[in-house]
Amino acid sequence: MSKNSQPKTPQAIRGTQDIFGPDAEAFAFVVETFERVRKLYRFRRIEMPVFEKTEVFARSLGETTDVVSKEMYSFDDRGGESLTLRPEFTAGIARAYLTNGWQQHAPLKVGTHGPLFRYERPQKGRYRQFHQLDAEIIGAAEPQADVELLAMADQLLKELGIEGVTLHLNTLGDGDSREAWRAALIDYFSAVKDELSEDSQERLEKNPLRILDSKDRRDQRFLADAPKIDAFLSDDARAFFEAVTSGLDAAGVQWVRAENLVRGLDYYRHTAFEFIPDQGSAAAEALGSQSTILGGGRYDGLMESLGGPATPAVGWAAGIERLAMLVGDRSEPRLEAMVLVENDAGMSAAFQLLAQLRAGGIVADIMATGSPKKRYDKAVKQQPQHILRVDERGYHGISGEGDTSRIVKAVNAAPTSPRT
RNA sequence: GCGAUCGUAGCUCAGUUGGUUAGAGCGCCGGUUUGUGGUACCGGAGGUCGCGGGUUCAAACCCCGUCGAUCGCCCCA
Repeated sequence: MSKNSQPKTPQAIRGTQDIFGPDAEAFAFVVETFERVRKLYRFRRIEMPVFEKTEVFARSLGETTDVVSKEMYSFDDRGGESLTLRPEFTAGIARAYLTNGWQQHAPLKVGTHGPLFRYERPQKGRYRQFHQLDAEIIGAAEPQADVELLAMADQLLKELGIEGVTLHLNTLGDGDSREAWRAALIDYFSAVKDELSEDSQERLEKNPLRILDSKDRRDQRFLADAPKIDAFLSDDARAFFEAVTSGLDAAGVQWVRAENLVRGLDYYRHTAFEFIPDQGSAAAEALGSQSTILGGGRYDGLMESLGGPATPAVGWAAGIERLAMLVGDRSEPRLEAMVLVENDAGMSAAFQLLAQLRAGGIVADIMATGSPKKRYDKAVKQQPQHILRVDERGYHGISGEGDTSRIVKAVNAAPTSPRT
């Protein structure tokens, strides 16, 4: 077949990743560490659908949020129903909690991880198919739940070896506190509307809280004097936040108050938090402008937006890609034994030897391609700890440095033991 | 959705004011040498210069479009 009659190779979808090698090892390390820590805190594993009815996200996240209004992968299925690839975990978990009657398990601690989808401009640490870890405590109104959830996040980051990252903590108050604060912010910023950035003039209509974390200098000079949530907190909301902070102190979780930290999605109440790299840290350098590696908060209003009973809950999500960028190089498992087949007549002996090694828990591979004279060089390039030579006479020797006892033990279990 | 930079071999990259048959290193395949923990040398395969159009006697190079990547804005984890 001539070359130009071959079909063109399709390209990968924009914003998707084919992860391989050290990057894939780092990704796996993040997930494995999360799974280990999850069990320490007795969060139960759940597996969730990758798609839901569109309304699950539209109703819970808020119709006007960017995620819903322009970032969702939505489509009609063959039955004409509008479905959406999940842009986040929380809404789907809330739906599952309601439709499966998981109230019987409340308070329910769950964790999961997997791919999410948002139609965004790809950038460092931001993809259209991305992956998150997720942890939620549903049906727990007490501030202890917030503390436990944050302690888990803090331990996770420590066990990943990530340093130079600090918990930024805020409260949005209860529903009434939040609304009063929001109204005060609108008043305050409306008075200087013409001096705000174009983006913030738009935020004033759609999401005034977001003006508080604007990076634009034109906005920032108004932030110091902007109304603070503390002035609008009810006594209960203030007591709740104090219980969270004192609990964190007792648990040894470092945190800083971030009065301007808000959440983008409508369903958040009370506790809001993000783990953010410290200014000038290696972590901040590695992440570029996508700086939040783990974020979340309390979402006491979410269940009602899905037609369920009022159900308090708190949760967080963390970007696996962003965490993987911070955990450093993760090498693939060390090759302990390379079986060098010196000529093709030794192939059967090689397979037998390999089977014995692997059954004995030895990381082993085979080198049997290319000219016999080059095989040794190619084997060496794989940097095995030991090279086991095989030819038509069978296994006949091992070379390499360090302890060979495990390998010898595995080999001696073979029907044909080495001559030496 | 907006802006900037960039697309040359499997990888990392050269390629002069536009000028013969587009190069190097690494990797891959083979040979010679070496002869058992990363030898040296020789040779080979591999590119419609992202894709499409335009300017020109002549385009990897200039212009337009498009797709993609990267980095910001926005959004968010």
